[in-house]
Amino acid sequence: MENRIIQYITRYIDLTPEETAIINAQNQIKTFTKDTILLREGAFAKECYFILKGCIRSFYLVDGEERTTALYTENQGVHPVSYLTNEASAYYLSCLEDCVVAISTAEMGKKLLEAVPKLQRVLLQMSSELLIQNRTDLDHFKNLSPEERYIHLLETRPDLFKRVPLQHIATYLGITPVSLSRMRKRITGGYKANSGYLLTKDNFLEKLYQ
Amino acid sequence: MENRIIQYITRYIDLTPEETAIINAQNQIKTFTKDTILLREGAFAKECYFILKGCIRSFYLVDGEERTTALYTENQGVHPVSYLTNEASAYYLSCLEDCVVAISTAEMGKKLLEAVPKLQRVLLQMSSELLIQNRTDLDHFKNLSPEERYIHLLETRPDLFKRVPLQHIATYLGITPVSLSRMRKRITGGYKANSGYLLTKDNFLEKLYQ
DNA sequence: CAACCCAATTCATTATTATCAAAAAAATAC
DNA sequence: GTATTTTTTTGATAATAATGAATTGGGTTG
Repeated sequence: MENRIIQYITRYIDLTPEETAIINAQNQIKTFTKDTILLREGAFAKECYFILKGCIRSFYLVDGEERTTALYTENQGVHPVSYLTNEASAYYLSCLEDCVVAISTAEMGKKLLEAVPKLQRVLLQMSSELLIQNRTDLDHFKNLSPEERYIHLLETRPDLFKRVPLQHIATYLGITPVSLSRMRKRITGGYKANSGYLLTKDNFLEKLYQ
Repeated sequence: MENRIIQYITRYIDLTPEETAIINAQNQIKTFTKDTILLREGAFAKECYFILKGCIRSFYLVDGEERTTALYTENQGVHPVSYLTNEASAYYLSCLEDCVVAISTAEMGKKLLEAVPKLQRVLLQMSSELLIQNRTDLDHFKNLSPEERYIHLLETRPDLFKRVPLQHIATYLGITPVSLSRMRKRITGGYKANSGYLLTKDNFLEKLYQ
C-alpha cells in the first residue's frame, strides 16, 4: 500500500533505493473510520493526506446545509487550504468511507525536502498540475449547464457514482438533490423512450458509450 | 515600470543586486494595443505574461458567444494553461486595453531558474497561492448566488467595474448581460428606495460600506 | 452635427431550478 | 426479519435566470 506513494512520485522523477527508503521511513499511515471528521470549520489544519484507500469529502456548511466542494479518492492528495495558509478552515473534511491515508505535517514535509531536495521539483510539478485541474474545473463549472456537468462527471469519474450518496454529488455539481434526481430521471427516461429498453442506473453509461 | 517585477519577487525572497540585475536583464517588455489577441483557441501558447499596465481577458467561445473566465490587471501573472501543458489552448486571451507586459518563455524561465536557483522557492510559493485562489474562487462560484457573486466582485475588485464592459463582467459572473443589468437595477433601485437618495453606480459601493 | 456602431437597458415570455412537503425505497440497527 | 433511519424520488408551486426582440444611451467617425 505504501508503494503507491513511491509510484506517485516516480511518475515525476526517478528515486534511488536510498531516497525511496527515506521517504518510506517518513510515511505515517493512519486509518479512519467512516464519518470521521478530519477537519472542522474554524479549526486549523495541521496535516495533509494522501489517500491509500477510501474517500474523503470536503464541504461547506451554509445555512445548516452541507455543500460538497470536493471528493477525493485513492491516489489523490488532500491539501486543506487551511494547511497551506495557516488560517482557520472555511470548510469541513470528512471520511465518506473507512479510509487509509498517509499523513504529512509541515515539519515532516520540510524535513523530507531537506533529505531529498529533488522532491522540490515534484512539488512544483504537482502544484502546477493541481492548478491546471482547478482552473479547468472552474471554467467547466462556469460554462457548462448542470446537466452537462452531470454528464461530464459521469464520464470523468464514474467511480464516484458507485460510492458517494447522490445528495453529495448533487451539491458537488452545484444543484439540489431533488434536481439531480429529476435530471437523472429525465436523462435515463429519455434513453428508455428512444431505445425501448429499460436500463438501470449502473449500465446506462456503458450503453451510452459502448 | 520594470521594478514592479522585482517588487513582486521580493515579497517572497530577498535578492542581491547581482540577482536583481540578472532578472532585469532577462526582462522582455512589450506593448500591445487594445483588442490584440494574445492567444487563440487551438493555438499553442509559447509565452506567459506579467502585466505592468493594462487588462487582459481570457474567454471561451461557446456557440459563438464569448464567456469570460478571467480578468487580469496590473501586477498579475497570466500563465495560459496551454503554456503549462503544451497542449492546444481551449480559450482566447485578449487585451481589453492597451497593455504593457513583461514576457517570459519556457526557455527564458529555465535559464533564469538556473541563474537564480532560489527563484524556485518563489515559484512554488506563487503556485501555491494561485492554487488557493483558484480553489476559493471555485468554492465561491458554487456556493454563492449570482447576486452574491456580483456583490463579492464589487467588494474584492471594484476597479474592474471602471474598466471592463459589463457584458464581460456578466459572463465572468456566469450570467447573461441582460441578467446583470436587471440585477444592478434591482440592487441600486432597492437602495435608492430605502435611502431616498439617488446614487450613481460609482458611489453606491462607498455608501454601502462607509 | 449627423450617421453609425456598440453597449446597456427594458419588456414579454419561456425554460430551469429551487423550495416545501410527502411518499417510496434503501440502508442500517435491533 | 422487523423496526428505524436515511436516502431518494415524486408532486405542486414559487423563484430565478435565459431568451428573443426592441429601445435607449454613449461614444466614435466621417
